[in-house]
Amino acid sequence: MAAHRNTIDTIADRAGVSISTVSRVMNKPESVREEKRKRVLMVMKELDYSPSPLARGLATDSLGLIGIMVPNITNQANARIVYAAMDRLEQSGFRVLLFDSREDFEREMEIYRSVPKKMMDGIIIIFGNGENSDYLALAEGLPVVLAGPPNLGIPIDRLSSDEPAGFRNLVKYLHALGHRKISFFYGSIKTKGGQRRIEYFRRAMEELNLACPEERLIDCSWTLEGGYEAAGRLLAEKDFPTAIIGSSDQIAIGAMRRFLEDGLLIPGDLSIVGFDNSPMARYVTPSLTSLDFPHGALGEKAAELMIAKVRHRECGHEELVLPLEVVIRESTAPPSERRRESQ
Amino acid sequence: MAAHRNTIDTIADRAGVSISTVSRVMNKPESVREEKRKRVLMVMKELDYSPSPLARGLATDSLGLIGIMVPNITNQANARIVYAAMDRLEQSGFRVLLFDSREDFEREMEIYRSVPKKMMDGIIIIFGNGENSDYLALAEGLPVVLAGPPNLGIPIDRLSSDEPAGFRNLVKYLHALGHRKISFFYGSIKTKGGQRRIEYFRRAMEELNLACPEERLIDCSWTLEGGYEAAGRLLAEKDFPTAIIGSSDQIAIGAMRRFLEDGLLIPGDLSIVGFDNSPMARYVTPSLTSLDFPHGALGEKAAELMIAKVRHRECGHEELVLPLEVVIRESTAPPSERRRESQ
DNA sequence: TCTCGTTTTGAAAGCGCTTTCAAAAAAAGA
DNA sequence: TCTTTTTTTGAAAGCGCTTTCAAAACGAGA
Repeated sequence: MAAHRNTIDTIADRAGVSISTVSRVMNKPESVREEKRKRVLMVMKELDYSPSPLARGLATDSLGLIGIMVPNITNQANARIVYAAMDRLEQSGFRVLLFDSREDFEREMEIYRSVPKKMMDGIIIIFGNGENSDYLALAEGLPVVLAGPPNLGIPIDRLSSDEPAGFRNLVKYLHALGHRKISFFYGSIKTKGGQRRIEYFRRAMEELNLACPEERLIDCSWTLEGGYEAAGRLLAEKDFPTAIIGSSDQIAIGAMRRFLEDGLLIPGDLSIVGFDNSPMARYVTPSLTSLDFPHGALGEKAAELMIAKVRHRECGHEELVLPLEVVIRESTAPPSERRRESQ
Repeated sequence: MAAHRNTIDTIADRAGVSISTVSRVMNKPESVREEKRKRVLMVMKELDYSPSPLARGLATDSLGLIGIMVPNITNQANARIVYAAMDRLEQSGFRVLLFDSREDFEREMEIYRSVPKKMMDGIIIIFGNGENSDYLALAEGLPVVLAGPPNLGIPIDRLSSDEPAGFRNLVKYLHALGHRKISFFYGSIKTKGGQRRIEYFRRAMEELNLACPEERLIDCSWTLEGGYEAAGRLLAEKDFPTAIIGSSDQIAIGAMRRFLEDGLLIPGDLSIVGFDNSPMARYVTPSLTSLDFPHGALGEKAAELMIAKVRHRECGHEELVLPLEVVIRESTAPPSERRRESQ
């Protein structure tokens, strides 16, 4: 069957009006006399007509698509942001074009290069790993919203979480429990996120006059496996910390598993905190103290900024910073006297 | 800056040829004499020209976009499939339009209704929750690939995992360990997946002559929280099982946490198995025995079917079934004599 | 009933590309 | 050198919509 696609002409014919009128019924209904409008609407319903987004897009220079770039959609933190953003975008009639850089910076850039800008009305970049200049260049041809990293001093709409404060609170909390030796599994040094957080962590430690020697800063990939593997390396060290912070819950949970396998008691022998407060954090054993990251809010806000931008074609750039809060669970406690030395 | 967008005319002018020639250089380069071709290519490079996908789409009736529908992108199982599918699609030059039904059947249908079919070249539906007739109707206007549920007897490309065999193996494994009372947290009865798996589980139990009374079939939402909550309900029952199967790792892990909180030993008092073999399964404690679901293969295969379909405009329908394998970890063991009654 | 100011309508010109068709150019054959 | 065949090219007609502009229809005031 599939009666050959109806076009605006079909509708115009059947309704006995011109295509301009049909077009108006769709776009500025109040400018069409009621009688005709109803007639056109009827025909449209009857023929189950829906206008070609391509033709409309070509004429209006807008397809109603918003791109979303993520480092890795299988990472739940990414997915939660996308989920929230999509919801908001959909409400405003936009569809989502998803791009995944697979945590590869080159690939991210290659995508910006290869995807025709006209294909989307704008792009939301989540945890982008490029330079400010890259995004600035991109933003010349396309509305851009940067979500995740702060990207300071760049005239582009962007929003981030207050990581400096988050780390300050986290370290303060551990300090209050009595911890002095704290290791930080910062993620990968190859990522902007990893580099940045090392700084924030360092500063937070300094503020409390806590030592932060190099060996307390541990590189690992942003995965369960990465945390697990890095924990193994740490176990070989002599100067063992009393607490560790993971740059994501994944890293923390991976590490926790490794320590548990080694017979350590958590939080007895070692306190662990994560970052993200992913749903899983509540359900692992021991449950994981974590820094709550407002994924939903971030996605929603990013979508809103984008919608405003696309709608009003405004060029002003907003900057939003969302708070991070410590969520205390079972994986943290005061350090016990019985330390690892006892083995 | 952003010099006003270059069009094919600009290129034609600057290269001193007609737009037809420019078009040919892009689409059938071998039909253009080398000299001109090079000249055009040069100009294109110089002006950093890229053709409007919209105009091209309008003319060729194809935008190069493939839709992917998922129930919930924050569910890692979904995300892994999308990740794999995207990779494959990208290799063939397609982009991905993501749709999320938010586990709402009505919403899923609404999306099919509202998104103009011309907007994409085809759609891959992952764990769709509609009726065969719904998909059949959809497939009239658009290439469709169904991935996840078997959707038997429907002339649409589809692929699924061999759930009947998976459950058979799983139950056989538990039976071999000595388990007789097995509860199944099947997910939500409102979902096709839940309904279907009840059947498979029942059949697997029957084959081993194991009783499968109603109270062993437990409804829960497909989340960590769902498993946790359902486990709480189960704890109130008298006839406690010696093993439980979760319809997803999430459910299993949520349930496990609840049992652990109640002081049960796992696998001592209760064996638990999940479904999916998500990355997390290895890292929870105790690590989770699970049925390995080939998310990557599923996504990749789905993408391949779609690509073939779109390319050759073929109407034949393929059906692929992927195997599920039991991955044994720490959460399962023979039932101990010391049972819950001992409390 | 006739103007004049409004509102409503349709014709036509794009939007930027592909593709057909016939003409022009090049190559091959005589 | 002159045909004939083959290859390469450009003009023009879409693809399905929006939008401008001017004409047509309408309603109000005189």
